[in-house]
Amino acid sequence: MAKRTGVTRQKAAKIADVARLAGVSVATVSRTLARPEVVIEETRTRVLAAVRDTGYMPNISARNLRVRKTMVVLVAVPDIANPFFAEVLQGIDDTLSAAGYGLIIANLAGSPEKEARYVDLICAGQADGVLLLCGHVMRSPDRDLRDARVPLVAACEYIPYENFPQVTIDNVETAREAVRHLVDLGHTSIAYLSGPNSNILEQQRLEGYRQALREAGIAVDASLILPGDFTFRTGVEAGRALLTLDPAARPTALFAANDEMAIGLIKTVHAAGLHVPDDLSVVGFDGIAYADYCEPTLTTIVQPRRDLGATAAAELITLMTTGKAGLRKHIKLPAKLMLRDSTRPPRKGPGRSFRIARSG
Amino acid sequence: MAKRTGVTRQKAAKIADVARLAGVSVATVSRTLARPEVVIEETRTRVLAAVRDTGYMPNISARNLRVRKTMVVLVAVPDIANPFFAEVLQGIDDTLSAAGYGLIIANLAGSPEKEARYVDLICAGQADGVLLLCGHVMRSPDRDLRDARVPLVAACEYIPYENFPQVTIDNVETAREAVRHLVDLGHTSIAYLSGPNSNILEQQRLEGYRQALREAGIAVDASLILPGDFTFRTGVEAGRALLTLDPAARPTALFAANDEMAIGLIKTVHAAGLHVPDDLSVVGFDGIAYADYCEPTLTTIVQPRRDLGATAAAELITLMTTGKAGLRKHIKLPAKLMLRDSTRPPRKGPGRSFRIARSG
DNA sequence: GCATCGAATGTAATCGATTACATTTTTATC
DNA sequence: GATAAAAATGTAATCGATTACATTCGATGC
Repeated sequence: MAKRTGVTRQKAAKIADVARLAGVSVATVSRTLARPEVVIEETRTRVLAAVRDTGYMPNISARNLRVRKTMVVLVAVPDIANPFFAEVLQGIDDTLSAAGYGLIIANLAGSPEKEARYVDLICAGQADGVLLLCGHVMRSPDRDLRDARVPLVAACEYIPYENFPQVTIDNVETAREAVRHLVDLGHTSIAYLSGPNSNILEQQRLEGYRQALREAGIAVDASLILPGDFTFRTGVEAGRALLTLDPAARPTALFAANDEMAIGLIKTVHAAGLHVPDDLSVVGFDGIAYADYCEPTLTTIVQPRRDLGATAAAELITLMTTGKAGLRKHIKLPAKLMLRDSTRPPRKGPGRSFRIARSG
Repeated sequence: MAKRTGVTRQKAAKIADVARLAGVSVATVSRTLARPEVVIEETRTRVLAAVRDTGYMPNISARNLRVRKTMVVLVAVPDIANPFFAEVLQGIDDTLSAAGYGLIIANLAGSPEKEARYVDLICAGQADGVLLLCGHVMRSPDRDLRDARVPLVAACEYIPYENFPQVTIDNVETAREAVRHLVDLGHTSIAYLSGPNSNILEQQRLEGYRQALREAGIAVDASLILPGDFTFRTGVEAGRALLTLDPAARPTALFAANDEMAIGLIKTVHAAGLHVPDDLSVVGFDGIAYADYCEPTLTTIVQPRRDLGATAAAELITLMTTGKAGLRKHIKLPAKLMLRDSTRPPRKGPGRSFRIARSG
């Protein structure tokens, strides 16, 4: 007797069983299910009854093999535990599953082996389309996703290729708006807490920061650009760096390239007695849920995460079904500045004693 | 001309192309790829060269059809945007993708339609196994997952069926430990901020709370059990409720059924001038990332999220490959109490003036 | 030198659906 | 009522792999 390598399953009904029970051909069963209007009423009821009685469900592998489709989309995510991507995924899931597509989540997790495995999967025709939330086109040692004959759409992070379909926010413009908010409040000494230099989003947000200062006639002071890498930890470090500055030279406001760093920084300066927003206004970027829970609540740029995912998914669907991208290759979605409690006008004058009177 | 419903793809190489190029039969190609040791050296190199030249990758649908496997596992998640599940998913992904399985994420999102769609998908044989992170066995109007002839494993939430393979933490015991920590610090008036009554995890945590009090000889005071539903918002409400109490009757400590509520509560009482931990000690449950960022950092029960996922995935793999579950049907993983800054002994005496001296 | 055996490879059935084409049945038209 | 056209259904090819079984070939033993 052969070695059992799998679970014994009772045999599932196949289309031939249904056909036999209904007294029709397999073609008729298939047609009844796919286009009920082409069979006459009487046949249809007989077939549907047989389907119910047998509990028949079409075998997807067989169908896929025949129609050369899989009805699944692979989504490449840099880090599934990052709540930002989780919300983008929600939007993707809404759109895709409503259109009948399944979702394979490729959690890259910084592992080239995983990435390669998924590239092979895609090249093997296991997915009808790919959504890239990572900032690069996936690769395996011997294959590049672009020659996989599968539609690709990127979201959230820029992919620096000509005419690559993608949907993002306008990072430069939005960062500019964030800094302009601080300028409008009257701040003139505005620091920037950066992301990792190599990151394209970071570069764009920095550019927005620069533009806003330039427009306001404020010189960019390199010593006010603090290094960070998007993590809470580097926010804490930047906070410490800020505290070592001579109070007179200390900026009255700061724009952080993301919320996590902003929150780390606020926590650190608070512990040292520097108050946000009285002594320092802070604007974040992303709009993570926690920005609304922390103390004080964080003024930040809220990215339309769900919408980014949904729009990218919709774009991919048109690409998969028509083969043509929409009119705009690069769709930019609006992000909005959410005003909360971490920003306020600077105190008049240099000293602590000049606190502006306020209620509460 | 027929309407084009899909993208034109250049034809991918199939096994017959490889066979032709290598001058062998398709069987030999298949064997070379599956069990290289059965073909002689010379054939093997010829075939492998042909595979490389053609860029051949086996068509997965065809293979699945033939071997009656899909090599994908479906994971049912109540809410993909919840960071708790995101980390569990990481553990699942690590284990499953290392074993060569793909992952379909079913984001239930409280939608019965979605749930039904996924149940149908599974019943159609689209997955080799299912991991349930939701607290129930999935259903569609006419199908129950248990008659889908597919191995199921649950994780995180209890499924109240006999002998259902699942891996969770011991909620009763762990909640008891959390409350015992407060007791050990000297608290005798300990409140409980609950989850939704119908939730089984909530029931277990409440039971742990009760046990710990009983062991300490403290009577359970129903007025100290505050209603909540696991959201930040109800934490805020519970905080307000606490503030309305007569200071003399106010508990000196509180155990929250999850971190989000604990954080909402702390934020609220802080705003009203009540200090954590000086005036109120707080213990949370779950160990979300933010528990370590907030002010003060939160003493909490840290669930081994990755491990929960990885263990459940491993269990499912044995189930899928051998058809037999491991020895223990219900695996309980240890969760540990993480001591941080939100707990401390109560002040001696009733008044504010009796503050215990402390360093820092 | 011939039978036997085993290794290597080939031939063709098979998985379960879809669908082009063929056939039968119904309806419409004169 | 005959005939054409349209509608409904059936037959069988097809998708691309795996693998049981058949075949070939060379080595070994006597």
